[in-house]
Amino acid sequence: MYTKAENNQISVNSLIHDHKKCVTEALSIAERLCSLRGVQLTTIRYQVLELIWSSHKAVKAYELLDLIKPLQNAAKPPTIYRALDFLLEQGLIHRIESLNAFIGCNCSGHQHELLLLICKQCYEVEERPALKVMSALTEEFSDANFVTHSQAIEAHGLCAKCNELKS
Amino acid sequence: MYTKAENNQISVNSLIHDHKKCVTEALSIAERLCSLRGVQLTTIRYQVLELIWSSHKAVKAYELLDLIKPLQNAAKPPTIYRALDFLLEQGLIHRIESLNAFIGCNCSGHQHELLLLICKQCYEVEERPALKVMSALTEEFSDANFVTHSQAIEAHGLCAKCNELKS
DNA sequence: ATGTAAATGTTATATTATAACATTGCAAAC
DNA sequence: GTTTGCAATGTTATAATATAACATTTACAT
Ligand SMILES: [Zn+2]
Ligand SMILES: [Zn+2]
Ligand SMILES: [Zn+2]
Ligand SMILES: [Zn+2]
Repeated sequence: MYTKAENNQISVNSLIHDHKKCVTEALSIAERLCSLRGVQLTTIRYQVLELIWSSHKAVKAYELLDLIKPLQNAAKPPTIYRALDFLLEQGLIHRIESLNAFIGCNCSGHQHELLLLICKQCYEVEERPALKVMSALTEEFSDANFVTHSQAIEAHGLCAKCNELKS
Repeated sequence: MYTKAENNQISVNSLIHDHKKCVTEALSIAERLCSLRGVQLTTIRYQVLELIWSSHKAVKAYELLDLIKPLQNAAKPPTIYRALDFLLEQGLIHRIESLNAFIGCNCSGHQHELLLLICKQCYEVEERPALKVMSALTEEFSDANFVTHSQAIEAHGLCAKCNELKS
């Protein structure tokens, strides 16, 4: 559908589930949510979200810029960064700080603290509620008199599939 | 001693503890460790480590570059990035992914998984072992068949002191 | 002293992100 | 239906972060 950035990474999750369903669900939730909130999911914002959801891999801003150019000739860095800012504000995507990259959020609209499992081989990211981790964190914050909300915690390693393939 | 980058942030921790002790301890541990490991803590590397330890605030690579220029006229970006790479490899500093910045590690030489509490107001960073968090994480990784080691987990919020001052 | 690898110097450039201001498009108020 | 205001987008330029590539110097083992 869209030109896809070349890469040598093995993508496994995309083989073993109905990814079209991920995409259509994410997009329809986004539309519903924006409508409820009275904010505009414009064409550009929608296209960026769709491109981000083209896989479960973390994707970089300038990759998105290349991908959207066929659709939006005028696209320049601010085009992408503005759309990303909007999607982040609306909780529709996550920023992976350690990669300077982005992924779709699959629990949009919920208040959420979560754990991001980032595969350093295939760059796929799994989002997990990790309730025990989050409650241990909350306790630790309290012990440290540290005040905070809604953490996204990033962990790097090998996903199940990449680890299997390795052995 | 060194020219200090101007900033408007309130620094509190530096008022309530003997920070010189932090610095001398960190530097002597670094020397001992490098010597044991047979790696060279050269002048540049030592100076960068000392500059990073000038406070408990996260410090950026180009701030370090400005700070080291009076001491090393030839300093250019690679000068700093190489020293940072070395210090990271040796576990003497941490990189704060979410800030593109660095802090001294106060448990150098230990195997460590830890929690970094990053104050979004004063940029001071507190390093905590957070054993319960880490064991919950380990369990979560195992549930997810995710393979990883030695995580540094970053959390953003207000430190105790900044939070007191606010109210 | 000589050879070798590590460290540093140097130049250039890649990558990521934002500032600043102009233009467009759409909807509410008149 | 025009005016007005504001959000979104377009456009240009540049800031901030990081690395590649190659030359030179230094440390130090033999
Ligand atoms: Zn999917
Ligand atoms: Zn993987
Ligand atoms: Zn201190
Ligand atoms: Zn603080």
